Amino acid sequence: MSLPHAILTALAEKPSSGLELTRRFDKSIGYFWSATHQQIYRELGRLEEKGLIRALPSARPTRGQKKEYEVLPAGRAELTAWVAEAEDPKPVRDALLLRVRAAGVVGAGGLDAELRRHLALHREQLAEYEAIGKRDFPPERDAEQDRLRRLVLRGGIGLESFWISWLDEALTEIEEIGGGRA
Amino acid sequence: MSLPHAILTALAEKPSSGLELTRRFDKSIGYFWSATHQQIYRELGRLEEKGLIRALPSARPTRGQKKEYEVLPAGRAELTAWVAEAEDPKPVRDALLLRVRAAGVVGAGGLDAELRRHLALHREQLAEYEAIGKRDFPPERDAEQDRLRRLVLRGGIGLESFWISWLDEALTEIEEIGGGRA
DNA sequence: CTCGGTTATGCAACTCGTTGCAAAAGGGTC
DNA sequence: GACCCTTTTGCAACGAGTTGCATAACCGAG
Repeated sequence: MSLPHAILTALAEKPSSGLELTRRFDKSIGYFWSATHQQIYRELGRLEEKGLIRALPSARPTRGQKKEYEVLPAGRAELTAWVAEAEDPKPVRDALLLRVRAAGVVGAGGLDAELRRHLALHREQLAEYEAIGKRDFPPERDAEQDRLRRLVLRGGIGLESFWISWLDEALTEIEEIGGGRA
Repeated sequence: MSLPHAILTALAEKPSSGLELTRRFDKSIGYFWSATHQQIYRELGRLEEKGLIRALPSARPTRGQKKEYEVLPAGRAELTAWVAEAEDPKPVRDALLLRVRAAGVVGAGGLDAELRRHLALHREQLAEYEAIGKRDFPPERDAEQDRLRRLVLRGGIGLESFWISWLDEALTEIEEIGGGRA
C-alpha cells in the first residue's frame, strides 16, 4: 500500500503529469519504489477521486492531453500520517540466493555466468548512485530535505556495495568448487 | 516465477508434505523466498499435474490426510535448467526508504520510533542467522552443498548487517535534525 | 494536407501473493 | 461416544503489479 504515498511524495516535491511522474520514477523515486506508467495513471485517478490531489485547472481533461496534478492539503495530511505508520520489513525474496541454494542440490552448472552478470549490473548501479551524489548533493546543500535524500542515497549505495562484495565472494567460492570437480 | 523452483529445491533436499514444507519455509528456505501455506498447496498441485513431482504412494489422497511429495527426474531436470537461467535483479521496493524520502517533504515526525523498531528487528534476525551458522554449519562440514548453503547464509548476514548500520546512521541523522528544530 | 513518429493517457486481462475461512481426519478427555 | 482441539489440506475472493494494446493530440517532413 505504498504506491499512493510514493506518488504523493513525488507530487509534493514537484507537481507533474502522469508521464513526467513515470520518468521521475525511472530515475529517482523509482530507485527504491519502482512503478510502471500503468500503475501511476491508475493511482492518480484514485488519488484524485479521494480528494488527495487535483488536476491543475489549466489542463483540459481530454485524452492525449497533458494533465498536471498537485497535492491538496488532505493529501499532505495523509502523507504526514503515513510517514509515522508502523510497517514490518517485507521478507526477502531473492531469486539469485535461491539459485545458489538450488545449486547445492543439482550442481552449479552455468550459475557463474549469471553471478558475473549481476556483479556487472550492481557495479553499474553503484556508479550511477555515486554520480547522482556528486551531481545533486554537493556538501554545501544542507537543508533537512537534502540531508534526508542523501541518507536515502547512502542506503542505495550501501545495498549495491553489499551485493558487489557478496557476489565477489560467491564467484570465488563457486570457482573453487567447480575447479575441484572439472 | 521462482516459487515452483523453491519448492522443487526444498523437496529435493528432503521429501515432505505440504505442512512440513510450510514449516521449512518459515525457518530456512523462506529466509530468502517466503511463501504462505496457500501458495505452497496450490503450487504442489500444479507441479504434480505437470509431472515434476509425485505424491508418495503410501499416502491416500483424502482431505486432512498427510500427503508426502518427492521430486521426479523431470523435476530435477527442470530445476537444473532453471539454475542457469538469466533473470535480472528485481528493482528495490522498500517502504522505509520511501518514508525517509517523504519525511524530507512533510517532516520526520514519529519516524524515529519506526527506525528503532526496524533496527531491533534486524538485530534479531542477524542473531538468528548467526545461531544457524553455528548450529548447522560447523567448519568441518565441507561438502559442496554445505559450502553453498553457508554462502547463502552469509548473504543473509550481510544484508542484515547492512540494514543495521544504515539504520544506526539514519537515527543519528534524524536526531540531529530534530534536535535543531525542537 | 496527410502521413508517420512522438507524446500522453488509458483499458483489459493476467499472474502472483495475501487473507479469511472451511472441511476432513485424528487424538485426547470427561 | 460426544465434544473439542490440533493437524492437514484446501477453496474463494481480493489486491498489487505486469504486459500488451488502444486511443487521442501534437508536430514535423514531404
